Amino acid sequence: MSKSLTKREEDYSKWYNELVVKADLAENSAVRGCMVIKPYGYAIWEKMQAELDRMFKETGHQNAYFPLFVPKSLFEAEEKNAEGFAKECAVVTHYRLQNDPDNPGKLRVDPEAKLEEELVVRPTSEAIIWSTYKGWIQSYRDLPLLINQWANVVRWEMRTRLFLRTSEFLWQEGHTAHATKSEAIAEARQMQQVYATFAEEFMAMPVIKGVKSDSERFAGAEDTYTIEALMQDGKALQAGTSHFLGQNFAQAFDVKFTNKEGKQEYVWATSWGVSTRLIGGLIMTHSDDFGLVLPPKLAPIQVVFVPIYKGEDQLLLLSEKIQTYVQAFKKLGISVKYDDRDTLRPGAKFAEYELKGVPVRIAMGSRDLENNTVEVARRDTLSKESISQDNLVEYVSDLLEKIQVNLFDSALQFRNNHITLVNSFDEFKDVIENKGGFVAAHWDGTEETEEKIKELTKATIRCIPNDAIEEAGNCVFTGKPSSKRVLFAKAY
RNA sequence: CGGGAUGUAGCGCAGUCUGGUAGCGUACACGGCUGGGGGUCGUGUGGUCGCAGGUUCAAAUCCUGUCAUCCCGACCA
Repeated sequence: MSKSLTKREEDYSKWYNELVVKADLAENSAVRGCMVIKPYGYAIWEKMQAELDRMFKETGHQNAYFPLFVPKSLFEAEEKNAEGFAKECAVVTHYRLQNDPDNPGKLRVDPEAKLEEELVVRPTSEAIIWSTYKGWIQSYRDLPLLINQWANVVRWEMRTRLFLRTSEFLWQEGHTAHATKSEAIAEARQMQQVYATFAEEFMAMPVIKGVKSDSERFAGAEDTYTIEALMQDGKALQAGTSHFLGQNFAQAFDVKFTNKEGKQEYVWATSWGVSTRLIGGLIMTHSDDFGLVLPPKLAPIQVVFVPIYKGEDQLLLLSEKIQTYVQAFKKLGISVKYDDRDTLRPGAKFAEYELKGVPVRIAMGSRDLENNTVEVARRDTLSKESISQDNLVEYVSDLLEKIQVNLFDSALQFRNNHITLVNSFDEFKDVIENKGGFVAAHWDGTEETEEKIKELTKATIRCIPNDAIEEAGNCVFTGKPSSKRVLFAKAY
């Protein structure tokens, strides 16, 4: 393993890949396009899960679990959804292997064990869930039905990247059923807000809330609400989506309820999800050339102690002192690690925790014992200072909050500096090509224009922002009238 | 699927052109000196050279086939 990472400026993509592997978050597996999430990376996911799960429950949702497999006949019921995903589905056709008579010691698929009906490995669970909901919903009294599931899904991507796009990934998917259109829309918008709050408060990743254009909308949805984040290399990342599904799935799966007037109606639906892709976004929002930078609220280890000593006697003295602080931090719910390994020198440990993004590092040596001091280093600014031990716990507790805020503020400033208003197509191309980030431009609202712009610049409409200002303007490409600006960017 | 490249120790690589005892760095194990930013010295473990076949006295090296992976495209909520 080489000692330093590729610099972001040299090759951003290479930097990202190296960082994920060296920080011990994940690695490529024996299965093409699928990753192994290692304990440190999984710990971040668990922290994300815990918070999101809490937020879902607070907004009235319950968890359940549905099957991995979807019979093809169910999968194809909602046409647009099926069509949208058909190209990237893994399909189970057989249920048994047998010894291969031509190749001793090898197995082959038993040709006799062909399934009557193929099973699609879920790329998303609307189909299996809505076929189930049919049996759960009869009356308006059964509504709203507010369910979330934590699961894995498979999408056979041509090209994969750790966390950002893998063939199998972990996510949560909420699937709700409502009596009215307005209630369903409110639900979809509420979840968009939940995602935005999570991204900003916990990931310290600023996002823009908006709605997708027709061509970027989820297959089978009436509207897709999105949160869009901006990465350090100027590319946008779709960080979460919440869909208003109208009555499309209710019709496809014949899910009706009896309303208060005794009349049958189709239910209104939403679905919403975020995935392990968020970890990719987290990395590309904050990390630097020294490694990962984690916001304290999601860091598996928030504080690490590194002892500096000569000989075992000194280590014993230091350990005793450090253990009292470790206990004090734990009482406050701060996750702390004491690294007393004798196999590495302090400098190597410093580098390791920088690579792994631990927000606060505390070094304590014999000199500190004499002076009642410690050296506190923060990962976000890479600054260090020597402070008195007297207020260590309070100091670090405050510092963690400061780091969380600072990471968000820095990311917000970067993001805001990379939203550029343009009024001509030359300007548009120049900004996309040279500056990157979001370009706020007028658009005539047609798919043709969107497609042409994509061909020419590789930029797509990331969203029509919720807070877009109504203003008369002309499409940056066709010159046709437009009432508000939309955001374009190159995207992951 | 089109174009390019690569498979040799856990990881990163040299050796292949010109066939002749399997190498280096790192990691790992043990010991000494060390210890406030990636230490040092010594000893040691670890490889059917992707797989199959062929040529040869002899193949990591040459030939044929095959599999896999990576990169650039196409694809992608």
